[in-house]
Amino acid sequence: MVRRQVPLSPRSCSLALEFHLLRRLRSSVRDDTRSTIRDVARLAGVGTTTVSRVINGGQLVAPDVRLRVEDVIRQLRYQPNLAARSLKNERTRTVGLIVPRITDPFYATIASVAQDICRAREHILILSTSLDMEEQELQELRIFEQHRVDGLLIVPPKKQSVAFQEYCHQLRTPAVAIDLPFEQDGLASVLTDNREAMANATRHLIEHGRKRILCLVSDPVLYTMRERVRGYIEAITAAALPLLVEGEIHTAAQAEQVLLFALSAPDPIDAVLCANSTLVIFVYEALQKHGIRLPTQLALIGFDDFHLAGTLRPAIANIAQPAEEIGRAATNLLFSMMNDRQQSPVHLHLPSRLIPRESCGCLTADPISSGRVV
Amino acid sequence: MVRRQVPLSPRSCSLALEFHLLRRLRSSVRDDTRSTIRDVARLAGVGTTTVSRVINGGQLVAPDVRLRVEDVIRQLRYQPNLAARSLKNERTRTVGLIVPRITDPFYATIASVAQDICRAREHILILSTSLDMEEQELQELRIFEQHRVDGLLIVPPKKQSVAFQEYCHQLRTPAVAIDLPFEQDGLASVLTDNREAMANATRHLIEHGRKRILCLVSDPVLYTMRERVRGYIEAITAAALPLLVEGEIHTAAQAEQVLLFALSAPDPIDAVLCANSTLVIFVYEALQKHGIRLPTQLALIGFDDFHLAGTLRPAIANIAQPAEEIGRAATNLLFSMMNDRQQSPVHLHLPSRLIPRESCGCLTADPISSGRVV
DNA sequence: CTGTTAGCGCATTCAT
DNA sequence: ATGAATGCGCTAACAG
Repeated sequence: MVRRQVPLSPRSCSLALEFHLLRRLRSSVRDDTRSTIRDVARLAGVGTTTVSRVINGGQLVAPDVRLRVEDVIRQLRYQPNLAARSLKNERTRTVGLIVPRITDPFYATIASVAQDICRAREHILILSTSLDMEEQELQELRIFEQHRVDGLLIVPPKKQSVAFQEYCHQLRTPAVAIDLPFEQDGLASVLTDNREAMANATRHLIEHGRKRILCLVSDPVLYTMRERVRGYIEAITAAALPLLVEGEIHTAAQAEQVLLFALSAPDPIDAVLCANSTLVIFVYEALQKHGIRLPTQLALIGFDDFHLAGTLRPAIANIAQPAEEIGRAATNLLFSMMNDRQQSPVHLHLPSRLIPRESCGCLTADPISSGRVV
Repeated sequence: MVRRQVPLSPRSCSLALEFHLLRRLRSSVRDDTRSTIRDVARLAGVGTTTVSRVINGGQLVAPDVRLRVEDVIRQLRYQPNLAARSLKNERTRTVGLIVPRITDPFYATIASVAQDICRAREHILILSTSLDMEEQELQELRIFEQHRVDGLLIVPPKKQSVAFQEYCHQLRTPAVAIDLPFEQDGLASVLTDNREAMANATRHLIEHGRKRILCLVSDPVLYTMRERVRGYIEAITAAALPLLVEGEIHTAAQAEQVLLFALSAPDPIDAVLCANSTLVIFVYEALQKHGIRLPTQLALIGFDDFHLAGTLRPAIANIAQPAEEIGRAATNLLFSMMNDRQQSPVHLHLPSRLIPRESCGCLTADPISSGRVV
């Protein structure tokens, strides 16, 4: 069944023989080496092109030949070597993702969605984490470039140096920034509309009749935090209420102190808005500790919903970021950029959703667990 | 500075010229193409071998030449193409990870640790999710093989068909199973010691004087669940107490019903042990709803610690799986297997840790948030 | 319809 | 110390 090839010259003859021998040796002595397209071709008595055609859709191949080749492929458990294919195609079918931490549910959700879309498009997802350190992020970017990933999904570091921005700017790979923009840059991005989300939450509290609303922030320098505070200020100003912002709250003790002070003032606060989920837990624990009742004495809303926020009693109202939508939009955008390299950078701002629960004054019984299945 | 190469034959001459022209064209018309080792060589006036040497450690190269080459590399922003390197080396410096869901904190932690170790060893981590479906897992495995990953870290599907086991068995890539073993197989694995963990928790309740301890399970068929129940039975039997196991609890309603029944029996239970974290939340909510006091009326311990377990009042005692240790052990084991392909399969059972909190009868005040920083 | 062949970018022998 | 030549596995011209 194997057609003999007529050697064209002594040289190619000896080479072919050597090669043949080597292969035979390999496959008999150890099964460590994988079979190649040539092994398949030889065993099926066809040329490599034909095998290649069979692998890639099987058009233009006689049905009987195709069957024979497919048979050999199964026999040999032949798997095409994607590295070789990449080398030829200049496409690796690979997407790189950089997040600060994969253990953060927000980023995990994004990674999950990204992976789903990649799979559907027959790409693989390379995961890496930066711990929000610019240096590490740069290094990962370099490695991704060496791997020639076809696209990049990255959460930029919270503080971006000029060097970093320059590096991103001259990136040859299509890239989409997630959660934070590339500062002052023409690179695509998909973000939560932090400002609008916070303004909404503020208005919600105002509608509940709250007049003195305290806004608690960890690091006011960060882009996300700045935006959130902007939203708060916007809504408060529009309602002609007093601005009460407290920044640089990093520990439970600080939160507790600020809270007690603001509550014992001659004109005490009647609501608290936290710019992230750690803060809201600090506040919640402090209130619990001092027996301050939610929502009668104080209303409370946090940023970033978390598991069990609805299980706690009283349940905590939160602004839920649209993590899935962000992941989906970013990944789809990335693929469209990969297909059309010239398109101008898109910037998406996706809306958040306020989840009212007991703590904000909405007396929604929160039947979180009913219907859930293990 | 560029040394002329003397063409050896008309043929190679025309080829070299063509090539040269092509390159020139590319780099002038569009900067889409990346520079190769040959561009660097030409610009530095050296051979590709020398460049290659400079890239890989720079030994055996004259210092001045090295500097010159390094300079050109920077100028051109040359990045070695790892696909090409893989083709030559037969190693991709790539590790594949398959987990059911990356949004599960347990798996996210494992992924995080795995990624750290990979980075340290100059490998990249390819992430994929199986949703615990065998078919999907098989497909991912096939893709990983095509990418020629150097090693595989996988959480096998909960139910493994014979076909799946065979496939894994003949895998040419070193692989470590996480969380679940490959059934009846010689493949390496790193697992929580579920049996021991559950036995410990049971003994803990017994030491607290509990006599009628109910064990709640979701799907008793699954390996992990079986092991946990075994641990419970072991400890209960050793103490000559009554075995009270209830399986197939999948919803909050079922949990509630079972609980109320067991509490209103003539000989009511005085403790509940849940075989997973969803169950413990079901139970917790049911108890809350019916005003049953923890831990006076009933003691409660769950399996798998979760964020906020210590923040709830009363705080929930849990068995904490050593997720980080599992990830670390599995990844390190994998790398050692990658370096020594012949070593016989290792099976590691890592101990869990019981985190006593109010719900089990230990009146530990749980200062979870003190000292934490945003 | 099918086979031959030339690279893709790199590391590596083997000369020098 | 350095370079020319070769081939890793695959795809795509280009012939037949």
